[in-house]
Amino acid sequence: MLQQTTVTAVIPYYERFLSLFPTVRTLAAAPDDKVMAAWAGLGYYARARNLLACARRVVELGGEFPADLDGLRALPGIGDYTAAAVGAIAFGLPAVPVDGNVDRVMSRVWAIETPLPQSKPLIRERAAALMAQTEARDAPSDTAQALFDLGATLCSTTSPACGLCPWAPECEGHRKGIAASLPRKAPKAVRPRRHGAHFHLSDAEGHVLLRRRPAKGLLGGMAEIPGTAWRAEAWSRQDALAQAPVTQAHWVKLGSVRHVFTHFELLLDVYGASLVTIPEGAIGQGFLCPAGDLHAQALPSLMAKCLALGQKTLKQGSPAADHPADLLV
DNA sequence: GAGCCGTGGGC
DNA sequence: TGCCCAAGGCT
Repeated sequence: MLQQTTVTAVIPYYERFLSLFPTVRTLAAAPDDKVMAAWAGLGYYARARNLLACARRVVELGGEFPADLDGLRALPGIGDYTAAAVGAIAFGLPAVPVDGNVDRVMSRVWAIETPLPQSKPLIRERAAALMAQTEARDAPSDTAQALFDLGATLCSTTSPACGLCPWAPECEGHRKGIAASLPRKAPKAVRPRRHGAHFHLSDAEGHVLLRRRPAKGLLGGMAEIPGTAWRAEAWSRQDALAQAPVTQAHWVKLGSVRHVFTHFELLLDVYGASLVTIPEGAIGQGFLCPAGDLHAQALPSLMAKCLALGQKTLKQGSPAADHPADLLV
């Protein structure tokens, strides 16, 4: 969960996840849908698929995790970083998990001016040399944790507190007065914009038409309301409605949703319609979800925003909520 | 190596 | 508002 995600965002998911799946065996036995629903809103959904696959692999291996780096590294979703973190923290192996914190601390201590990710091999080398020192090697878990915490607090991204830092006397970045500007990073690519239209279709009993996205790729395995493709060109009302699940309905534009992914920005028009009964042909590969079950679906935040627009319209007169999740409870 | 893959918070 | 970033992995 902590891969590329902040501790504050993770904690409530972590606690709920462990209450649902307290052991590797209960997780391995859980249905995919339930696991994806428990992850919904946290992002990077391949992590959830990998974690589930990892749990099932561990159970196949007898229910015990490998206690060596190569064995850990071979599990789904576990790369160099996570293998080192589990190795050092769970098994006391002399490995350094090199994350963004360690990148920053090593770059500053050694005044590494080569931009990331070019500097990664040198950073790994410096971190390994640190762990090889006697006091570190005697306490790999504490060493890893100390590097995380130093990077997360004193050696922070924007304003390092060098005056409070125990390493300041030996820090080359501080001595040169360039600590705050490190690590340097290669420039980022521009973020393109895409457009789409999605359709909130409900019946007299409040069911909402949903469908499941393909298992892999963007938002893989998550639920959504039906919609058009996401393309560079905006969708006219006419072109969008031609792709609605039912064309013979009174579609009303409910609003727009803006969502920023890592590599593109998405602008969605959301249309709503309600029929007494939804014809079988409109359901297609999708399914009807009772309004009360929406919160149990694997809905990414983007779709929670779209659903909120439709649910708000259905509940005219009820007080408006100021957060999408409030409307889904 | 570089692109793909979410989301929310801080400044 | 817009950009940056966060205990990265997979293809």
